[in-house]
Amino acid sequence: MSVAIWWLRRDLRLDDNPALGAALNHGKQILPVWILDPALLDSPYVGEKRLSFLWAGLRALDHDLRERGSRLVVRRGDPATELRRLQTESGADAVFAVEDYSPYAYRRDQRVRQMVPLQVAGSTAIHPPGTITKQDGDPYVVYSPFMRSWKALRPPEEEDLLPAPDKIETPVDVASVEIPGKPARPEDNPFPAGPAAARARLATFLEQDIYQYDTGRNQLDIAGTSRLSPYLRFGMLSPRRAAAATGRAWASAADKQARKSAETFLNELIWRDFYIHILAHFPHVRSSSFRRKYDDLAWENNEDQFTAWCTGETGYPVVDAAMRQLRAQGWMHNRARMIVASFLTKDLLIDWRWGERWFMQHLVDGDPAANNGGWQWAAGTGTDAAPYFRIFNPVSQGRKHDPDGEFVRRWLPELQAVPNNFIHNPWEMPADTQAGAGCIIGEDYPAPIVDHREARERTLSAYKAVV
DNA sequence: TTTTGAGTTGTTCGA
DNA sequence: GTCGAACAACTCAAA
Repeated sequence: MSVAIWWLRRDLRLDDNPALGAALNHGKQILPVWILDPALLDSPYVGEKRLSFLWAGLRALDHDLRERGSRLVVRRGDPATELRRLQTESGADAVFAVEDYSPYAYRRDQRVRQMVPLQVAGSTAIHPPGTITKQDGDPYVVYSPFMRSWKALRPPEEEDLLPAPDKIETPVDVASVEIPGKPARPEDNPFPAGPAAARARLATFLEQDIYQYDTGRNQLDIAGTSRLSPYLRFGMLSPRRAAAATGRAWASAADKQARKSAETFLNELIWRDFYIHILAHFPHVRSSSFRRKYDDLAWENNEDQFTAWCTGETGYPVVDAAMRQLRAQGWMHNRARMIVASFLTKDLLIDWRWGERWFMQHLVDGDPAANNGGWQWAAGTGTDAAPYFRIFNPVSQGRKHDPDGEFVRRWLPELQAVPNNFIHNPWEMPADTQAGAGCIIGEDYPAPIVDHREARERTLSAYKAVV
């Protein structure tokens, strides 16, 4: 009787799982395995919120497996060594996994291949790296032509998706350790983990928000974004399912505006693929600027200002509200990510890598490819980056995307009674208005740590100096 | 090889 | 208040 190991990494689901599908085709029995890899768990790019989401996701998956007569085997140690042991213990003759492309994942899988017969099946991307290239075979480094090329391929449709198997037969006598962490109370977590929760979130998004996404996604004060990123991060949702569902929404959109919104959301999924491809083809972006000349940029890197940014005490309400939400919930609105990233790199002139690391430590959805791409875009150091003179003004961004200050007040209670016309620039309140609002600048809420106009000029010179 | 058109998300200034 | 231009040149992708 042949046994196949299904090694889970970023594909925590039973439906539309190409590695599970390949394992089922290969073997009569399947051994689903998660390996607690110390090299990842001890990384400075990992944070507690993402880990507890992962543990909850593993519990949910184990539950789904048990309903089908199987279970999740969890081991701790070096993946190559553990897989070799598991192979001996179970008599498996093949290991299947969904391909993953970060530089670490690539090196790890190379080592694993020397120990066990590892076969990759499917991808964390909708269209995997290598499938979308320029006519000369080189990878794209500009989004728009990449996107056009992506759309020229046949998109995944719901009929293409693999169904979850009804039964999975699993060898009984293989040792497992406990899934770490405690079962979280649902009210503690803004993102309930697991494939069922992921599918529910997708269904909710498809009911309405996707048809208003074009405008709704930019409003900080409403929940207009998909909030699917944590699920896509761990593969609790199949990215192909997300794309297929978006295609269906596009086809059934009621009007032009709704169709445009579905299209805009599809573009976000394509951005996700784009940055997966960039990291796979240009692994140096993990530690350097995509455009090397920006490694010479004269960052200020003031540690006190970095701390103020991290803790949400810069004196710019929209920045501080977003940073406090990040620490509290492990999530931030996409628009807010751009605002705080622009502020860190362009107003404080702090190295984008510091921000990238902080995001990875706190985001539930923290993903090496997307996070790196987003930071390099904001810093102007990346592929297809924002021009360096595009510097967000935190006051006008606040007014535009949080006009009534609802988002700001939710996270900065000290600004509760500040009138709307000062909610994004409270330091300009006259003394009696400050007293009336119970918000003395410099006491109840910090004065701005930099003057935006001066900071902007300083940054323009620093970027111009890079040749 | 050369040429051409284009390039996510913004801000500021002056008419 | 609104509008268009400037911001800066460079690189990419394809014809």
